[in-house]
Amino acid sequence: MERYSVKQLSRLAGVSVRTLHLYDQIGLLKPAIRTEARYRLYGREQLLRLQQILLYKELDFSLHEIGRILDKPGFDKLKALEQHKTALEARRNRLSTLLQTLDKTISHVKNNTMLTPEELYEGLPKETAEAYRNEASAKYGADALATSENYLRQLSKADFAKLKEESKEIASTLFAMRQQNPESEPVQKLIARHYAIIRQFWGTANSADPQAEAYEGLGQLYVSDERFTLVDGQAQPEYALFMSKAMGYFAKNSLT
Amino acid sequence: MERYSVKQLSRLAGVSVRTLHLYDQIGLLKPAIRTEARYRLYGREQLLRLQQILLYKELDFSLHEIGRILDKPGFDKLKALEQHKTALEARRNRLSTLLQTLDKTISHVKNNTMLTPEELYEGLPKETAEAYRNEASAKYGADALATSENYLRQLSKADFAKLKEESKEIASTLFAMRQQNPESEPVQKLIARHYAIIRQFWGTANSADPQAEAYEGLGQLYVSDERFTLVDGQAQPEYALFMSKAMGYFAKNSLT
DNA sequence: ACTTGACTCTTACCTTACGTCATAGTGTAT
DNA sequence: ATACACTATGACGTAAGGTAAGAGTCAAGT
Repeated sequence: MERYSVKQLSRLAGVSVRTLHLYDQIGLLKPAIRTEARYRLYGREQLLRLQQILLYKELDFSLHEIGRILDKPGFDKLKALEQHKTALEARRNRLSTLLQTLDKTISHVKNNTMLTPEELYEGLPKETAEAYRNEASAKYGADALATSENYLRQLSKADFAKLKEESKEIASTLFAMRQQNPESEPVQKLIARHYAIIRQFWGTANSADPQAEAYEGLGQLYVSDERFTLVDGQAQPEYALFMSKAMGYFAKNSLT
Repeated sequence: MERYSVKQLSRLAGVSVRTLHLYDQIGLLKPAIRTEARYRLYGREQLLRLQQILLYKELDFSLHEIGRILDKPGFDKLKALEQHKTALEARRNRLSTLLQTLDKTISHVKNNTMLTPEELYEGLPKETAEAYRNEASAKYGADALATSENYLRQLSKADFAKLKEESKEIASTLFAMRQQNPESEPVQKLIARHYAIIRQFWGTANSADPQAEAYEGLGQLYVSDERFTLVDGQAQPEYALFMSKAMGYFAKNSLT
């Protein structure tokens, strides 16, 4: 009569000793006998039952269900199997749509993101772009600038285009308005709008809250820079400076 | 400025209040402010973040991972997504093979099982079968007989055929031996063998252990019945009686 | 006989993402 | 003032074990 210790049985069946302890505890697989020292000893019969258990576990039944299936023969075995099948099918379907979503998300991220640094400043002569970057870097720190640029680069192209569009529009409106009165209400509103836009793209990614202080600072930034210019009645692509400054500012104020 | 209470936000996002409590607790989604009575109030920003959280949860990330992803933008977001994709694919594949196994198991059970009551007693005239069933029923109770019949019916056809074969053979050998000496050693051995066979088909399904007592009772059963007959030197299909009696006995002794 | 190393026992706390109370305080409409 | 809906905190429970602590056991080598 073969007797297996917990370790031996665990090796034979490929489960952990703890698992055998657990199965004993919940009455799913009791040892054939216990020695005087309460060592568990299993026989061939228990090995067979364990293999049955593992089969059903493979089929993803819960231990509770396995117990019920194994302890009353026949009857609802088929029903249980079929019930379980529909459950598994539901899970597989969910997984499939999940994977589709994931694929879409990935390809979205992959194709629409990671603009090259050049794309970030497209439309500007290289030297001009460099000059702006240096200025922003000096003002807000290289880290802040890098952070903001990295953030911008991982926007989707569509989002970036939208951001550019809105920034351009605001810059041009702002320019027009500054001619009149920098403190005027509409200017404040515009700033608020741009703030909201940037926040939106900046997203919920940053837990730090810039709050009113940053908001105010942003207003200062807008009205104090002389270079919101129009050429031939059109806003120049100063949005690059605009954005690098604004984003730099945000980055700085968001970094604890 | 919209402010949402826990309940309102929970309805908006389709999660439970407890979930919001939890997310607050683990720092995944903090309310915008707390009232004096420590009521949580959320803003639009928190709603957006919650929706992001739910997106990633949909993609089956753990809350911990979601926190990491949301709290540092960009960077390894893509890597995380792709890693996760392979993980999900592995799971889907496992599910698929699992479903195949299940299908096979089900069709096996379906096609090879559930003999009709007639098949159980095939080869016997109806009246004879009825007479045997009545006898067994009277002796062991209708419940016990039903249990044993139900058990038999869910055996695979192959298994049932094997069981029939072995029972027939043993019945015939037993008959031959009873001519000589009922108490002889070989008879005991035969009984033991049949006991083992029945146990095997009865399987590990029954946790109750009939033990030595039942074993002895089975021996009595065999030697005390007069009807193990041979016709033309062949064992008659008395296995039906044989089995209904034996299984009835088992069922009775296994039912606590 | 003694020690070492490999096992084994029980007990109990940890994990995920919440569900489900229990108890107590709060807000509001009648 | 009271009823009713809402909220907060704390605690325990879930599934299937992992991990560890503290203590006992077994066989082999010295």
